[in-house]
Amino acid sequence: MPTIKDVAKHLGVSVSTVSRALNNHPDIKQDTKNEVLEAMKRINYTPNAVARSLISRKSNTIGLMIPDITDPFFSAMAHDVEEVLSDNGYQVVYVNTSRRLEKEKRFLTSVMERKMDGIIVTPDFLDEEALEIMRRLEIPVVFLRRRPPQDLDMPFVDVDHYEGACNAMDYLLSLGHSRIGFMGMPPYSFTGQERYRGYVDCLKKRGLEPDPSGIVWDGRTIACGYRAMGKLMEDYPSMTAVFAANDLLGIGALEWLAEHKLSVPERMSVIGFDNLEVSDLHWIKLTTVAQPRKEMGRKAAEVLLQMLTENKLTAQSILLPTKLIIRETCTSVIK
Amino acid sequence: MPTIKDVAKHLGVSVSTVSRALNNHPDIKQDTKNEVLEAMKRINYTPNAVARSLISRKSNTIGLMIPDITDPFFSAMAHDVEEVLSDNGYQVVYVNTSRRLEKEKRFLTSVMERKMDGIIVTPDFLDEEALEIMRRLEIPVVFLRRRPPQDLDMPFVDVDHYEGACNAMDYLLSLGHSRIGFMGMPPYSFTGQERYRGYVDCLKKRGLEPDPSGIVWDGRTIACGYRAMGKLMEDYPSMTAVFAANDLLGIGALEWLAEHKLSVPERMSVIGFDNLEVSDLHWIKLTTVAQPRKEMGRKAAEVLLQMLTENKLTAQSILLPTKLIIRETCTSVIK
DNA sequence: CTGAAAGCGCTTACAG
DNA sequence: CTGAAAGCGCTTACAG
Repeated sequence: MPTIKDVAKHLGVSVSTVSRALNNHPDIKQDTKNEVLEAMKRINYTPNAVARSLISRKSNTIGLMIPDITDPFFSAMAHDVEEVLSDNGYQVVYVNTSRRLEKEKRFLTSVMERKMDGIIVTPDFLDEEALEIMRRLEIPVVFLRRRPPQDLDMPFVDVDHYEGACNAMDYLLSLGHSRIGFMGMPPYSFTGQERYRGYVDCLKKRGLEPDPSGIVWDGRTIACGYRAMGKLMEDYPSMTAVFAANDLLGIGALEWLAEHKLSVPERMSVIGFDNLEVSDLHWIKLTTVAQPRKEMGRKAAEVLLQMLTENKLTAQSILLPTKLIIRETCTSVIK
Repeated sequence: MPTIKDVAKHLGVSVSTVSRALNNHPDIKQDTKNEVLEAMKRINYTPNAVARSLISRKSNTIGLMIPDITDPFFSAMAHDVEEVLSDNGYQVVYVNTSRRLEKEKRFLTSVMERKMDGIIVTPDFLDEEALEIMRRLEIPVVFLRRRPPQDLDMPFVDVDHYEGACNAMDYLLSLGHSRIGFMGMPPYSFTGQERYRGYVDCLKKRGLEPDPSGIVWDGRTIACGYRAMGKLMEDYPSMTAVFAANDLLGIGALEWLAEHKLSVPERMSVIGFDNLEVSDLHWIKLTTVAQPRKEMGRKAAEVLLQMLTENKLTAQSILLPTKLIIRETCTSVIK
């Protein structure tokens, strides 16, 4: 691989001159610059970004830490993050944590060592050691779908899960339902907690007390929703509607109901959260709450870019609005 | 940020000694090594991977070029690629090309400049210039779901699309169907071509001539399948079965059939290709051909790793077998 | 086992 | 406008 030195020798100029041509430095004659550029082409010179990084202290790489790229949410966000970042000359290093603390820490360590310029993170388990690394990072950090810990003044970008849950609940309530079940994601899930908070608050706001037998916490998959629906029908048979904390759970519920010949929405209204592609399928048409996934990725990247150009370690957080998507799985309660 | 020099000064030893401690070099007394390691902790020293890369000519970075991370196939592969690579100390830089040549080239250039150690690529449009860069790369390259150009002796990892299509067709044929329609993906799609080849060959093998009015090329989405089904029913009404080149198309077909009250599989058998999660949904139960997606990513990473450790620029390609998944959308033709 | 020195491929004051 | 020199943070022969 030819280096800047080879180019210089080839032309009988100094490396400084070659470097100046490479970097569009003003202090160089147009003619020499052209000659250098041509010589580079001729001998197939490619600048070594590693050497440049060492000196400039800029690696032009951004780290992206997500739980699971296989989750349509994160892949949608990863898509837009990459798009806006690469359009701005950055490359993105991505890591699936698989929701494992060990992997989160490995990522953060790598961020330090590799001198990444900034990161976008969706951590699940940051412990004290991980936080300590984050504090020492000295680069822009934006939290995606997670809140930064109290003592870290870092921005986040997320959807307003609480408000979204309230939209869903208010809709159900407006339809006359009062015995509404809830299917939650695993208890440690931040988004799950927020949606649950919306469920409880909306009920209370109307003077209704959430019935513990109408609440089930399981996983986040279709199979979980299926199981949960069975359990709810057993424990809370008077229920007329169910709020599933995500679409997958809602679809599992729909499946259980279809198999048990309980008509939707006549016998049971079902509302989800996420607006997955599948939810719009002809056979499903799940009423749900949509989140602007791609926009979330885009915004996260933009906030990071802004911090990078303004050379700041903090910025305004963004809470994006959700949108109720009314399809065919909810109806007013039969009087 | 403290450097190796700070550690050395702090301890009154030379930087060589510090470096040796850092790299588990044998030529160092255990005691000094411990002291150095402790000092590093004390002053929060983190090695600078950029500087190390410059000298070692290893960036420990692998590039991953895919068309669209949002496609469940690529996200599944990206997941496993990251998993095996990161377990081996590599970080992965990923790029969505969005099937644009310009982005493919930008990626390749970046690979050169950033001195990546190897790449896994799924290109759609490599032109001469792009190929020229690949030839000069001098690092291991593995093609994922694509074939390398003739003159590049590089390995690929893929599923045997042709064989998969034959499985699907043979199944339909064994069920007694002879008027079988075909829904293809965009004509430039390599995988689409291979599946089409299987469709044609299997028909011919049985002495059947593919009927041009039974073949439609559109896009790769549900909406395309919906449209395609309408067109097929118009142009080739005697058709009793349809082979959709991917599940999304198959699902679109199913949707059209459901809306037009044509029963599946009695009136029309439908078979897909891909085995997406949705295809197993209670309402869909699409018979299809499964591809081992995650395994594909894993294998691609393993082949790359092998080339890296053996220091070779080529390796054995891998063609993974598909599997026919029989569900509920195909039946034998009514005599 | 330890240290001084050269060098990886660049950039950037500093002189001229 | 151009070049010589120092230096980014490391590693690695080479001496001792």
